[in-house]
Amino acid sequence: MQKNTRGSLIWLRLTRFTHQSNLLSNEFLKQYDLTTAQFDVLMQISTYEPLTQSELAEKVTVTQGGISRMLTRLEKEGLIVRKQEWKTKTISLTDKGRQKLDNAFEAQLAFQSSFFEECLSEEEMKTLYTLMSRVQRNSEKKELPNR
Amino acid sequence: MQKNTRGSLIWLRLTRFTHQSNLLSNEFLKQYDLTTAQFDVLMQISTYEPLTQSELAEKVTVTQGGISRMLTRLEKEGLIVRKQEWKTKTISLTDKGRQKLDNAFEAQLAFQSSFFEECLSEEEMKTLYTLMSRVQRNSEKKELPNR
DNA sequence: TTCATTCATTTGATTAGTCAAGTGAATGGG
DNA sequence: CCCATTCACTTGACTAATCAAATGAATGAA
Repeated sequence: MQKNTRGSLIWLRLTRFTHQSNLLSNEFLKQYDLTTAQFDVLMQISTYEPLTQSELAEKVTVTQGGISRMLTRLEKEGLIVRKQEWKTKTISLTDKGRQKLDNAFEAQLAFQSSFFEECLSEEEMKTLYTLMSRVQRNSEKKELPNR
Repeated sequence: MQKNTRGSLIWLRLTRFTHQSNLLSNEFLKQYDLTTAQFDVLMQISTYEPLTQSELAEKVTVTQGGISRMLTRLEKEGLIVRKQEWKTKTISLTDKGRQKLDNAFEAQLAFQSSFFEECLSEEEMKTLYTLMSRVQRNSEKKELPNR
């Protein structure tokens, strides 16, 4: 028993870090009255707007259902609008949403960066980015069943 | 606008990978009638049992409330038992739980490892592990408010 | 024209987590 | 000896996701 592979140890570090940094990030974004998930979605909308729900779901790698619920919450807060257009719904930021994102943007990026900058050199960050890009792309090409 | 830092790009890769590999892992564990979170918890219990809920919560970096709910589900499935002892509850695996874990253990570890082995060399995996250990430890020492 | 198909989105049931307030047993100071 | 505190755990309200089934609008063949 108890024969952990190197891969499984990496996997554990990754999940623990992601979980922890998510909590800290939520804590940090409280001052802007946003959550990490909301920030992520608003970022994608701001970059690609106008776009449909399905396109957005693809970008943030969440299911159709997930994005539907998330947008319902964001719409209730008045940060985005959905316009029925043909049979699809087109999503864009409201002024309020854009402003909220602008407020948080720089601080949040700096916050995210600090996790790495505090303990890695420029060179090491470059290496980590290269390795994780490979790993992430590899995971993406493994198809999920439905979708 | 749109001035992404290297740190924020790493962060994005990490979260996307973790999310994707979690989905794939859930898919994979379906054959054993387990989820990734359940596997994680059962692993920790099997390694450290008998232990209290608070100790377990610490190990899997989840709140007291979170572990309480999770254990309620696992107990309902008959995979673990909670024994009231003094004022704490001691957790251990049932035979059914131990067997389920044993069934899945090797396959799941191999599955997790494959994400990395498929696209990195031995050397690169070693590097990735070192870097992520540093990053993860760094994130852990940033205190969350309550707790 | 109408009815079946397709496509985008929504919704119900569930898992998994958070925070914060609540509960209940054991302990310790006045 | 009793009452307040502490400790371990639970619970209510919520966010965020999943899958799968339902809905609803536009299209196209009979």
